Amino acid sequence: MEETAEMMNSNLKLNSRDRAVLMKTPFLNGLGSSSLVGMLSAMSVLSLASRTSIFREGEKPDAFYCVLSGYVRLYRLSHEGREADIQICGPGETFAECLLYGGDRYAHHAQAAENVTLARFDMQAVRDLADEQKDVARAVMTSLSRHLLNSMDCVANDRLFTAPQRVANYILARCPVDGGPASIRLPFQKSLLAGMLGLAPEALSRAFSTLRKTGVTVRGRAIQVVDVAALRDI
Amino acid sequence: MEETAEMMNSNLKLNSRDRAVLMKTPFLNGLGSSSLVGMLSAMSVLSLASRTSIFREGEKPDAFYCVLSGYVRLYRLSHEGREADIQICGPGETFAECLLYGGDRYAHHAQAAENVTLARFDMQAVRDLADEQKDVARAVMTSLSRHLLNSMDCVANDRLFTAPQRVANYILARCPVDGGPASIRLPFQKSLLAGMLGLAPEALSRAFSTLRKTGVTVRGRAIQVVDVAALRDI
DNA sequence: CGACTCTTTGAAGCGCGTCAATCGAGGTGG
DNA sequence: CCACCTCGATTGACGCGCTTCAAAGAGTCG
Repeated sequence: MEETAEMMNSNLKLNSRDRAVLMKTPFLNGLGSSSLVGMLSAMSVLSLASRTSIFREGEKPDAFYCVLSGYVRLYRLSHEGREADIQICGPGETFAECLLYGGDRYAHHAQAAENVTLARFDMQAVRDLADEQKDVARAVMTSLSRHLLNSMDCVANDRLFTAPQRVANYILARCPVDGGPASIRLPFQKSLLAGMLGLAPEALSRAFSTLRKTGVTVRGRAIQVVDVAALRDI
Repeated sequence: MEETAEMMNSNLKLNSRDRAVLMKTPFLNGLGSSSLVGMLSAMSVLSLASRTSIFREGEKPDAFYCVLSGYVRLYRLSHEGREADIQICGPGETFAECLLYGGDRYAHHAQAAENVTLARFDMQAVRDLADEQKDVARAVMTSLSRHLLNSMDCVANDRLFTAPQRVANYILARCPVDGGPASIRLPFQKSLLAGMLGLAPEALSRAFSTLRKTGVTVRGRAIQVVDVAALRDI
């Protein structure tokens, strides 16, 4: 919790790391300078402590967000209070931008899964910008397309693969190499990964221990893979 | 199979029913007349027999589609050959339009689940149109947004609800009334509904028989609900 | 050291997939 | 018109995979 001091302030100016993340986003990276100015003036920065609610399902949407640091959890509740994660958003990822032209209510809850800093975009302002400048419209379309592909991927993964297979897929997707040994580090705690893969934390734990016999070693957030190629055969 | 003769022909002109479906699509319904002309000239109509492949995962995308009549199945294959449906597209629904600005390969297979007629849109032509005319860009954004919301809904449903609950949700979503008795008719065969809900056909069958004690009667494609309000409590 | 929180492990149960057999509806041909 | 064939839907039996609950282990901070 070394960020506690920063955490208390809202509407801070961007620090250089957050600024770099923001500019690499599909939303901003291809924009001309005038559009960029417009987007930045429709935007504000905010920092939230872990577990803070960002918006709730059913509320009127007035803004969408881009994660600058930390992770955000999008989830929905069942009638009995069980929660199911729909998506985990990390640095550079945008969420709720589908409401620019979609429904008139937030379709799920959003919560800070850690201490986070967010860029908040006013929806009406961005709609107006997109109406006037085509590079903004194009950025919106690119972001929506990526998002949609990810979401459909998620459905396919849930329906096709078992827990160990999904975990293997996750690891493989972040291994830089094609074969041989590799080691990666989880960017968040395991319970978040579990939700992201549509699993209970216990199921993730068991999936890891199943993968031990395929050469996967886990200690804390560090994951070691003996042979990436072997893992791909799962 | 009374449509066999029509089935053989490609690039037919639109009949009036298909034309009406097409115009109500988010893609075309808000367009100005010049954009509309552009879109129609980027489009061709084709009819396909049931089970015909429309495109395969991994192919280079050159077009996206809008269903005019019949149903289309989007699915992905596992390594062992099992298939999982990602989405079922009915009349008025568009698919693969996320590749306008998304990936450079089709992300899944598309197959005619029945005899279908489709509007085929040339991607590069639509990209060019969207670049020039903002109502086209807006139509693309609207379509993508809807699609994304549906897809996220699908993830949430899969993760939150059991088979009978998902079936109940499906029925409720197409019941015009809020309470009391209702009766609806499935627009396709049950195996398609099963895939749409992420179930094996047997599981759908069992879900229906579970719902019998909640006042749901099924005969063929006809579904009768004694009390819609009671069904909502599941 | 003790009080958290996160993770792991065990045990039990349920939901769903799979395989196989049966049933029913539609269509075909004798 | 009926026997037959095919395909979709149903039902039963079985097993696997995951959730749930409970408790213990591991890490982290005061």
